[in-house]
Amino acid sequence: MSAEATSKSHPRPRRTQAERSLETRTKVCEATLQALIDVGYEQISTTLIAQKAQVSRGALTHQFPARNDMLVAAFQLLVSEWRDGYPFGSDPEREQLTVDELIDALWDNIFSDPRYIAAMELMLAARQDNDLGHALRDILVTWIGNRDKITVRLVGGDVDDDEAGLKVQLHLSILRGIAMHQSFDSDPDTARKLIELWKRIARNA
Amino acid sequence: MSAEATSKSHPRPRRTQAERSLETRTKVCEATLQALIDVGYEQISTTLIAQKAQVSRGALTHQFPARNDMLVAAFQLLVSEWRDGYPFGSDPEREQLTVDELIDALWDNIFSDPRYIAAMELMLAARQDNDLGHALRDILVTWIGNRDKITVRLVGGDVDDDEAGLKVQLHLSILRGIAMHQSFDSDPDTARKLIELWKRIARNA
DNA sequence: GTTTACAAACAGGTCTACCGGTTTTTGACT
DNA sequence: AGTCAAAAACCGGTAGACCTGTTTGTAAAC
Repeated sequence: MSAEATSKSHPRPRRTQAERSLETRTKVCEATLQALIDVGYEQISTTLIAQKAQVSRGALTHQFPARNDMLVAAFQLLVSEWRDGYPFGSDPEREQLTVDELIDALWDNIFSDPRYIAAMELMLAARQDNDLGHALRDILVTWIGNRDKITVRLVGGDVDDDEAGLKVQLHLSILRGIAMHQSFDSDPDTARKLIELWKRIARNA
Repeated sequence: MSAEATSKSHPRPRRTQAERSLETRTKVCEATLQALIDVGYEQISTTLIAQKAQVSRGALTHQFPARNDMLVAAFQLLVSEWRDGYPFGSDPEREQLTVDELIDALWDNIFSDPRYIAAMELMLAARQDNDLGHALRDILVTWIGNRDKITVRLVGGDVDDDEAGLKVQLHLSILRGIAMHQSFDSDPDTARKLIELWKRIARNA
């Protein structure tokens, strides 16, 4: 009887080292993002994350020697998901979007995500921590630049036109501001109303 | 020879208890806001604030029994300054502002202030701390509602018109988003350009 | 003389980085 | 195939630093 047949008594599928590492790293990163949403940055500790991730603290500290390494990796994971999913085209063949569609896509897929607020909290908290701050900013710029170019093209603008780039920045700033508003405000409809109002104004501009 | 004449040897102006309390409370609050800007929320401790405020830790803990009391008082001070200064009329007799003037006034006096980002960080960090979060939100709503009404009147809108209120919210959301953008972005001109772009769009809406 | 503000030291708890020991995987060699 | 040493992943405990809330004592104001 071979070993893999006795999975009940020996639940050890013999994974490679890379698989083992990846699994704990992924579990830790996801737990970190969730904890950022659930309990906030201040409460995050390596002990807590290890518990939430169902991982021993030793495994965590092995994969992430310093606490900041863990936070950076979690942020990296989040940004990667945004990057890989962008521009969220249910119709990938379409190369153009109306402004309305762009706004909705950005809001539904990024800015309304509680993880966006979590990322904001992390960015703000890391603002003064030079090591952590630099690491997070580096991760961000690697995709922000690309995202902006894609977005300009998506709405039919010229990539070399500063004005078009600025308009995209304005869209993003507005959604960012509304997302922040939503995180403080109790009324869940306000955000939607603000977006509709902005769409109406943007259409005539 | 009276006591106040010997100020060199006895530097004690004999202040009242209220004056003594107020001075340490003010020093602590201002040091807290500055520390929020300089080192960030995470690094704030009663010990650090006492040092920065040139106040003994005993004095601090006497005035603010719990650490959160200190943070709440600092936030209160900041919001009070915003409230008392609003709407920043260099011409107080004018009861109407153009949209351009309103945007500039809000940006110059609130959103471009580094303390605004500090307040954001504090609000986000307090999101999950129910006691602190409630206290901060209570302070905020006591002036937000009033501010919005004043602002609607200021641009000639009807206070009972939901649409007018929503427009004000949109203005604030945009400025909020730009302020956040500025805190991450290295280019200091972008914020100004975005505001000018928004003014142009808002004028035609 | 009593109350208030200030001062400093203490106790209890938590967190991080590190460390020695254990299990699992790997790859080279027979 | 099977063996076995080295490497990688994992585990739990500890030391040292920090921070908060409290407490005991002193000075100033009332």
